[in-house]
Amino acid sequence: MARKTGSNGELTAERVRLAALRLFADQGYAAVSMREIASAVGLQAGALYNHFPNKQALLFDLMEGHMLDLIGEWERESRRFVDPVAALEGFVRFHIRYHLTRQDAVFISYMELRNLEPENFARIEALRRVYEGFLRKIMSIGKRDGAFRIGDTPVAAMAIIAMLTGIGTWFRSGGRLSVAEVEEIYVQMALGSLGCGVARAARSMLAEPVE
Amino acid sequence: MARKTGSNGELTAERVRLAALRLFADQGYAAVSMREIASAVGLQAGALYNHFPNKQALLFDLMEGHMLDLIGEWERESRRFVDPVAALEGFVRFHIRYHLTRQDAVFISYMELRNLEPENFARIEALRRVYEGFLRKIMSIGKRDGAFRIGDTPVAAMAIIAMLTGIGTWFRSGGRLSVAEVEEIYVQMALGSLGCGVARAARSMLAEPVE
Amino acid sequence: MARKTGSNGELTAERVRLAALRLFADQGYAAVSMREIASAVGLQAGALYNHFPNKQALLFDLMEGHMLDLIGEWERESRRFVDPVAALEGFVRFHIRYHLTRQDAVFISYMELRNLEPENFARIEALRRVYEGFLRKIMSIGKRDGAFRIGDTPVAAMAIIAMLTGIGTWFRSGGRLSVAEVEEIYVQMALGSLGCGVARAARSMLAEPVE
Amino acid sequence: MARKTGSNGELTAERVRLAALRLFADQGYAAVSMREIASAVGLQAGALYNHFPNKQALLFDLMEGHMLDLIGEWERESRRFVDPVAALEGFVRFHIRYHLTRQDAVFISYMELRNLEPENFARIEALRRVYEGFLRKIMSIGKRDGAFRIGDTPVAAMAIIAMLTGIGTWFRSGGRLSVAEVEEIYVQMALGSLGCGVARAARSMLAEPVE
DNA sequence: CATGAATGAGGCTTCATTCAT
DNA sequence: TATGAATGAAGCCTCATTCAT
Repeated sequence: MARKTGSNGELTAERVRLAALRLFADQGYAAVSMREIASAVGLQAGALYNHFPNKQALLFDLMEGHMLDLIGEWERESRRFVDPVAALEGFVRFHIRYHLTRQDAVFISYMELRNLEPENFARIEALRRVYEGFLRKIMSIGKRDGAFRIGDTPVAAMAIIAMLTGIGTWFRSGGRLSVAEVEEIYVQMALGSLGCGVARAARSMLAEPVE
Repeated sequence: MARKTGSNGELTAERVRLAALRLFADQGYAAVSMREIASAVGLQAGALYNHFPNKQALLFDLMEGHMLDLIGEWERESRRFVDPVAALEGFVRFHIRYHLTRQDAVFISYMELRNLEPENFARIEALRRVYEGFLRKIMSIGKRDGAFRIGDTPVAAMAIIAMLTGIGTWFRSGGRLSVAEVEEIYVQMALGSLGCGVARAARSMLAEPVE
Repeated sequence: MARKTGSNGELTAERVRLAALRLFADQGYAAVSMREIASAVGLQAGALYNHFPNKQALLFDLMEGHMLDLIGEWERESRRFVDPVAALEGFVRFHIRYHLTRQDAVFISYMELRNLEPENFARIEALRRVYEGFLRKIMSIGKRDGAFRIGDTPVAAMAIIAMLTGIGTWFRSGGRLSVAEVEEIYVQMALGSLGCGVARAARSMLAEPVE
Repeated sequence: MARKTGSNGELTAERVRLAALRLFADQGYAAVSMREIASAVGLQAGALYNHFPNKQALLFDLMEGHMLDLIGEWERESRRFVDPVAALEGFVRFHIRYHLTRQDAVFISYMELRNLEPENFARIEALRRVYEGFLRKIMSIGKRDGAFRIGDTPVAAMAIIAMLTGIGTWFRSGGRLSVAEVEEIYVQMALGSLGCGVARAARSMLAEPVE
């Protein structure tokens, strides 16, 4: 009983986050009303303001949470890789897996950027740059080592991320391809786009779980 | 002179389209009011309804116009290519050039899909599939001819289009890279992603105006 | 050719009247737009203003026209009657017949009174009082002659007119009863309500075409 | 005390009903704006939507409430009557009294029928038929008993109701006649219209709670 | 923490009317 | 006379947010 109130508070906040995530992803931030979010959680609109100061803060909370999770997860995952080719492959697989299991959050993070107020926008952009930096780092090391042939590293990094993130547009789990198959295809394409042909790619695939 | 009035009508409609395009791209369909659009053209909101039956129709008009133009342009452009490698390169260059000169329309066409009513959505989606079909066709011919190594043609086509379209996210004319430089980078990456290495790519570049 | 223009003018005005009559009766004055009226006649809204200075004037034109016709018709018809009982019967039959053949105009004349501007309202009310005066006159003569037993002549006149006019609420031509049958019923009721029983009524019916 | 809030809600709804009733009766449903209604209650327009989902629902609420009250009242009142002549007289008196004390609701119920959406219209019409059925029942019993001479019962019922309801058109309390006097006049006329002459009428008048 | 009622702003759309052509 | 474009006002409704309870 003692902790019930406080406990319920964060629990409710989390349910609000989930409902908002789904609704924003489905209809867009601007098209979703606080009433809709509240009713999806079984509340009246006013009650939302006990958990989030306003609608914008709710959006920012979702986007920031997503970026922080994403960065944190990759930081943990990335420790496994030493070789840049393996790391790039690992990044591709990670990005695909992570994004396909959080399509709503990903979608929002790309679509609703413009609905962020300037300061919030800057903070999310900074996080995004951090994440993209991971890929750039891998690529520039691989380029230095002669593993990749890259015209312009920042551009190529954007190209690969766009390519990967675009999967969310069409992928439906239970569809023609499994996540694993999609990973295979994109690993090959990403490496190929960096001039890292079959032979090397194949080798690295075998090598991957190394170390 | 006889058609002065009618002429003014279409002229105004066109100015409305331009203003709406810019505003929708900047702030999003949902965030732009008819009043804003009207005032950008120097009209009262009500006057817009002499040219478009409602806000949705205006959005659809923009998106359909864009897709039809895009398809029409590529149909004209594509006649120049016979070899699939050259055609793919041509497609990449065309897509980049076309999209970078119409960033607003492109942006809207990707971002505002969900604000289309179901029937309008279906029509735009059909047009999009037509356009993507052009790339798929090139790729499957190249694959058949042994020029490309492709895991899954539809997926790879989506991957390349996502990669290319993503350019709009970061490219700013007058920035560090020219359109031509961007084209070079992406041609290389796209071909690479299809297992079509430098050598072949280089050759095909030289060969291009052929046939 | 010479008279085409002028002639067309009044012809168009008449078509506008007809369309407006029908639309006002169906949907109510406030719910009908000038555009609707115009389009029912195959014109643009602006063109209506060549024929009527504004919407209110169009309504007034219809109502005044109806009242003037009604009064004029009864003035012609009433010349046939001398005996007040016969006259009352004649009035009942006339009112029913006239109102059932102009249901739209009648309906408007009762329903749209409140949409008249004060001055127009006063003019229509004056005409209405003229018409009701015809009935009151008949009734007071009949009362004086001992043919009718009437508590309060003005009130009884309103009662009978309300009773008769109410027919428009439910009568549909082609329905269970013919106009003639309805007339019979109401003649009997109206006379009855004035204490003028069957016997007398029957006699007067036979007598009617009498001068 | 616990329900203070809820209580305020229904209280406000009732004040809205009253204001709307008066405004609709005065100017017509189509001519009254939600803002006007709100301001008559000292609210902003938006607040009305906490109590009624839309303008149409407000109209329907008023009309349905009126019909249900009317039916309920007559059901209670009608228990007093056994004899059809007395019942008819009772109905006339009841209808007049009830309608003259709720002129606004009555007026709306007749004038705004056409502003009801089809489904709402059907429900009000059904209630109206129930009420008219009461009179038809009285009349057909009286006809069977030989107390009334009636050409066509449904038509005669409509005629009497139209006659009675028309009173609202001209009656103003404080005018030349009192409600009681009006009742007297219409009882006589209604009975007369059913061939139930003075003698009988007089008798029943005496019998009733007269004098 | 949650509710229900309210605010004030604003959104899309329609309308009667005007006027140059 | 008729059109097509425009105005300016207004209408219904929704919304984010606040606050007393």
